[in-house]
Amino acid sequence: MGVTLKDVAEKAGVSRSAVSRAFTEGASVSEKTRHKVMRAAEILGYHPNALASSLTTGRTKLIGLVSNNFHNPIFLEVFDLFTKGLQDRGLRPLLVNLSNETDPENSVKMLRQYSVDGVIVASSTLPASFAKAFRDAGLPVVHSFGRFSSAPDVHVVGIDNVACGRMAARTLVECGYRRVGFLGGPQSATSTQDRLSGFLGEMANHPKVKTSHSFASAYSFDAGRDEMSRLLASRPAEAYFCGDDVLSVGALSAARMAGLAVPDDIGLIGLNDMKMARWEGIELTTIHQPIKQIIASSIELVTTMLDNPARYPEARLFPCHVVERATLKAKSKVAVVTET
Amino acid sequence: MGVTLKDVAEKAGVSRSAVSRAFTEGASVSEKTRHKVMRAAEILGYHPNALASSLTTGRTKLIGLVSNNFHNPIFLEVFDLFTKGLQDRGLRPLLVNLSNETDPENSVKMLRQYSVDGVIVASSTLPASFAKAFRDAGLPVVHSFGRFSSAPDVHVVGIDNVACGRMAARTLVECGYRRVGFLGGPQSATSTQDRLSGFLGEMANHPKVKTSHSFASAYSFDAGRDEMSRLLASRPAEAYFCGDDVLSVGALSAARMAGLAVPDDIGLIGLNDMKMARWEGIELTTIHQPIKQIIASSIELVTTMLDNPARYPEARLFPCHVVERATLKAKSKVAVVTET
DNA sequence: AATCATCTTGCAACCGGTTGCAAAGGCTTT
DNA sequence: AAAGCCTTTGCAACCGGTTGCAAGATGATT
Repeated sequence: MGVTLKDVAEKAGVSRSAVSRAFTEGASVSEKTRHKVMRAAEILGYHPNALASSLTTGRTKLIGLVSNNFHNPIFLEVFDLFTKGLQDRGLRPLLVNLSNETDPENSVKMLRQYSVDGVIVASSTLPASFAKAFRDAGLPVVHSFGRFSSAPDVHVVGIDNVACGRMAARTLVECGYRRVGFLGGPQSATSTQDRLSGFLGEMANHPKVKTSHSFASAYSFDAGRDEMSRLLASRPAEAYFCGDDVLSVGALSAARMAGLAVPDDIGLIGLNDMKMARWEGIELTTIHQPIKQIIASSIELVTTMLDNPARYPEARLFPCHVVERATLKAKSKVAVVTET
Repeated sequence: MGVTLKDVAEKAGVSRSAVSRAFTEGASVSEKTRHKVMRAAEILGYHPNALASSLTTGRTKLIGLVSNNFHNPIFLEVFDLFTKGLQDRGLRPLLVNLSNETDPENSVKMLRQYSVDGVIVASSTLPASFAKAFRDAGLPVVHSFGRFSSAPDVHVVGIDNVACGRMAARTLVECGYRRVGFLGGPQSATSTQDRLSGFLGEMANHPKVKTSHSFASAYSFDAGRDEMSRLLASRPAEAYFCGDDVLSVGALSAARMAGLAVPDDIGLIGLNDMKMARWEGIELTTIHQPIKQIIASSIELVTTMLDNPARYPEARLFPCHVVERATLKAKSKVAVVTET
């Protein structure tokens, strides 16, 4: 247990520095000693201790991966892509589960204690103050899926939720619906707020179309189903823009339980384009969020910040587009009149 | 950036040891100096460096969380429970994504480099050799959801998949089906093999019931749908035990696409009882796997191993039970004759 | 053969902590 | 006031590595 540098040095008959250098890319060692060292290391089963070396180099290659969405299937894809992407670059994700946490302080303290090289906050519901708290603690941070407008001092990679709200509104209008609704996620989530504001902003251009909105208690199936059931009890709209896909599936279920046909009796459009949206029996019309690109870009950004922690903050936004499936009526051929 | 022990010691006018002891539970320090130290630390914004201290204490509080199931929704729950549970005990999950990896060597090397205190392998598809590789490297390891019988030298927490296979078979027989099938997950997964062997073992007691089996290419919706479609093309069985819930949902979808009613035309029983199994429109009859208990127990086991790494290996098995929902016919009142 | 430039190498200090040990301090007892 | 005991404290060595520096080795040049 625990073969150290010293052991290898003795075995190979060289100094400890020589061993250290042999294991360091680009260090000044002759081919001969490197060979001697490697052979000794091989025999003893030596592996350098990454934590000990981090002490002097100041690099742990640890990246804090902070999230609070452990109930939305889309985040399984997110974790898969993040962990793979980080691993491919030799970085190690230290997972932090922020469910129930309202105060970033503890996580900041913990991530500092472990000297993570950087932090990725992966959440569309956490307020910008979380990412900011990490930055204030001197940690390079990228907020993936975060709100871009209100936090110009922290790197953000994601989508323009306001634009998505507008896009959803426009799509519903184009499909000819005359009474539309926004069935949002939790009202406290920045993504909900932005999607709503875009939605209402666009609908303001279509005063003839009746617009309503309400919120589900979470981005989850149950919350979507419950809120849709509530809406169906009184006079519902003809079509809804749901806060996200999992909410949409819940709403879809509620509609069918109530004996309504989708999209004939009620239309639905989601947001995310999670894998499940393609399933037969769901076939959700939704706004595609390019999560692969968002995650790749987040990782790229965090790695460049390792070399340049003070990098001037930027927002990276990726375009979304509507994926037409089977929960919205076909677009009417009649041109939509936009009153501006 | 980087307030150290020394800074605090100078500020407080004490030795470095005093500061170290002030931050160590149960160390010998007077109330007076502890107070001085804490005030100085507060002012300077000092937090001890966990990695540096791990160098002498030999404890990092890092736990490798190794998995390869990043496509099965059940694993979102699994990650949620593991990360929360570990955090609650002051441990930090270092996530390792093993998708595509066939050789444990790299992960072993990496986890050793980061001096993790322990490893949890969370997978029902990885062969026992993975967990064993970690153990051979001297790392305390628990294999959650692993096969228990073939690896008596590694801690395993999970269920008896053979017994579950039997339970599923018995349930199908009790429901009066006369032609039953096993629609398994990937044939290479130990869980698939065990469930199949239990299934066939039990069916051997019911020679009048025709039994067949085949495998899906993965534990995923698409794989379940594809395999069920294939089965439906020729003469399918009356009911299937599917490898797990996500596979079942895929199979359910395929059945409906083919115009078959569930459970009237075809019966299905899954395994896991994932959240989605309860959704309206799915309401899957399934075998409940107590993942909360399995995970709590795994964490408990790994923490005790921190103090006693050589602890004699044990297998912890949790009972499963059938949850009747809507994808299987009601049990026939006629007693089932078991020929033994 | 002497000079010089370039590579290698080991020494020793350092990264940020912990801990055994012995000395110092505090308190009670006689 | 001296003796005895327990608690608190600082020194110094150590955990497993890295790195600036100067000395030694190597090879090219004249």
